[in-house]
Amino acid sequence: MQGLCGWFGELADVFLSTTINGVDAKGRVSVPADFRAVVRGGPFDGIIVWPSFDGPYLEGGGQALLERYQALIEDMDPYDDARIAFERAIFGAAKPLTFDANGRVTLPKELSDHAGLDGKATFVGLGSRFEIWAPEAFEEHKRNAQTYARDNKRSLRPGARPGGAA
Amino acid sequence: MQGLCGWFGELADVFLSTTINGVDAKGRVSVPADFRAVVRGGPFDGIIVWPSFDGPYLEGGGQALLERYQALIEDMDPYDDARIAFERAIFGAAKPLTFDANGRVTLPKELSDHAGLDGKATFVGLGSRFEIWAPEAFEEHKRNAQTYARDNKRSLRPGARPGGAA
DNA sequence: TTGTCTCCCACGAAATCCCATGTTATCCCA
DNA sequence: TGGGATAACATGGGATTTCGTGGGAGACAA
Repeated sequence: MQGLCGWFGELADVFLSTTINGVDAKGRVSVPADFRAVVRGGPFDGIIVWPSFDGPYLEGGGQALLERYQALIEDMDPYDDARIAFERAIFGAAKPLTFDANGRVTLPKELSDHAGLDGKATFVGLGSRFEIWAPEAFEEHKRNAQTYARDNKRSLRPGARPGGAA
Repeated sequence: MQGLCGWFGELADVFLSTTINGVDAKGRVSVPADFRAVVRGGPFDGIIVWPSFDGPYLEGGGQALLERYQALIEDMDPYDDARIAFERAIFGAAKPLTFDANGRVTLPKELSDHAGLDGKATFVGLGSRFEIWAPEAFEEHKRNAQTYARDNKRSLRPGARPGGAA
């Protein structure tokens, strides 16, 4: 089959679909079982989460994602302003959150504040990474994304790529 | 697996024809046996389905289809708005549905709602992917599609391809 | 001691698996 | 070519397991 450009291998390695879970008074939230399965087997039994610098939501992934970002950043010029910004925004703010026995993590106040979480959290799988939103904020954003996707669907055509059937 | 950079080689590798199957009270629906044969052998024993952002129906395929979309999306600029929109519209809404022992999948309420399914579902094979419609909605859509195809038949370039079926 | 954090156990709901049955399509043989 | 036997498919219901959630006990720091 095709070379699959190295990012994704098996379906089990991909974050997919959207789930809403509760955040209790202690700040605990169940990570969807499907997501846990993605990071299972890695050296770190948990997820890594940081505030997005693009909006009121959190970004996260497994250890593999962080390593990939690290590789990308190290390709940049050591004194590039963007590099320093990325390092601070991602590595500086990222929190490793370990699973408890039931697959939950405890979100630090700093993170739940950034996303405006209040009782509920929406996990959104995006392939190699995922996002955590306040449900209302995500609904708002989802509508925009759907509209945008519909209006720009032509850019998804296999134009430049010599694809092949399957 | 299949080289097949032409259109379709093996008939077994494409989703073909239209089937109407029942959706029971638990949301279970039999995936047509022909469709199951297409994805059989892959690492993931099931299909991947997401709501179309283009209308009240579902799109689906095997893991190969999802990987094709991944490849297309990853060719886009990492901070392109369209890319983010596609990621959220497709990956965020895609559900992996595994077959049970009888070749059925359980459609989450979210998906059957989007397609307006009520007791029956129409599977429409479209080569590398398929669609799931409410039967009435599909009949309506089919009429429009036939009209459109007749009016635009010239854009289907025959090329020098040896004809397949039909 | 007091507050905070982590770990552990228990419960209800929901998704998943398993077995059974009617029907249809296919194959074989007369 | 026709009829019967066989296998494949779609469907229904019940049992089991997993998952998400809540509360409480113990450890560590202030």
